[in-house]
Amino acid sequence: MKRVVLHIDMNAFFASIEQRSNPFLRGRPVAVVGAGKRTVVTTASYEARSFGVRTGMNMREARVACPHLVIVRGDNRKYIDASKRMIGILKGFSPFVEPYSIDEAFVDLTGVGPAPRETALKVKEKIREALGITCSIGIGPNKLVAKLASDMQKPDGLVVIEEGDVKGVLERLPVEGLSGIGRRLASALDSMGIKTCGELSRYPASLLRQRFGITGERLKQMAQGIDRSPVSTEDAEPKSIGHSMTLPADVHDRGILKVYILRLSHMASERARREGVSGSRVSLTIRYPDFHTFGKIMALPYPTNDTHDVYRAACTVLGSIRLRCPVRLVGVCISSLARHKTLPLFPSDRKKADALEAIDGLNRRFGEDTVAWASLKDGHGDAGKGVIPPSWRPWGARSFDVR
DNA sequence: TCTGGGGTCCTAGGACCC
DNA sequence: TCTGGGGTCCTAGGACCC
Repeated sequence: MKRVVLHIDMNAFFASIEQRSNPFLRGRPVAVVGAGKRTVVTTASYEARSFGVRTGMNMREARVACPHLVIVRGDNRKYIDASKRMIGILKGFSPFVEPYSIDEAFVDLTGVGPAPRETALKVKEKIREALGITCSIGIGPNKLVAKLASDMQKPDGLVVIEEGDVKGVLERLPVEGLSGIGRRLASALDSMGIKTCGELSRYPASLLRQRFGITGERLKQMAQGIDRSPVSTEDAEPKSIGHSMTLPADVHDRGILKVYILRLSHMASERARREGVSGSRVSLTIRYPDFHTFGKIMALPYPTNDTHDVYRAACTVLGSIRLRCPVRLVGVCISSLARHKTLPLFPSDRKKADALEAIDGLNRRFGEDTVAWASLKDGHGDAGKGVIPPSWRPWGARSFDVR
């Protein structure tokens, strides 16, 4: 049967949501930015884009491009909520929905209902009604082509690429127009005299294979518009869970670094516990002011999702690194995850696990950080002690916004 | 007031085992 | 004296995506 795949891409998602929920922002150039001091533009509204504001710009660049830019600090919960509603709407059209990112999804319409274009129009209408924002939809014989199609008309687009038109569309498309070919691959291909997908599709497979290995074969297929990957409805098991943060200022002091590492360990392991997974590797990422970034991994003797275990491992890794200068960013990641839920061997461990579960429960109910490790609150002073027993604070704590 | 944060996948060398 | 080869795990790093 002829495959029909939709790709839905929300337009300027975060910025649109903000404009939707705050009338003042409508029609104005808006940039949604991250929380930290040293942040960048996460999403620019179309008004802002017309001034040249782009994702990834720092605040200075963005303001130079557009002096009357309205800057909004992002609120992830709002976006996650909207994303869930979007997925819910899509599931009303087909059981085969694959969330691809917070603002994108694939829908397999093969054998489902009538003309795909009409279905797509209905999807757009429903999303506009429910969320008050627009999206671009691409339709193609597979995910690769559908994604390409959704990219061709923004905002509020609808592009159908029929099987028979795929070759024609790809012939002149620059290779980097395909999802999966980034800057590096594009420039490597360019150095081989390949600029368009048409050229890539005719290039000898053996030479591509020689140059790029397994990726080379995939490249040729992509350039021909071939993609057999299924629209996957299964929630993929996470492979890693981690957090990183650019520090407000560069830090050389290991004690201060450890306070951040504790916070990041807590965030990552809390999520792992919520997911019901444990990891047997912990990695630490360091970025220097010159942006040189590297990581070090440590294998653990057993899988864990215990904050203290993760923190200790991350500190051990830190101990093995000779810092050549202050640190700009630090990250903690738990990987080699398994659902495998082992019962703690010793009663004392069981108590600790129970306590962690109770803390997580309270935090979920009353807001993040209702109960947290004391040294997270102490500013930078007392990091050396490691984890201090959880300290109670009334659930109203969040409204003080201690952070 | 220079450059965020969350991921996945692939490669490649060395250790280690049989 | 000669000097093999397959397989897996571990770690580091980079490309790419949103």
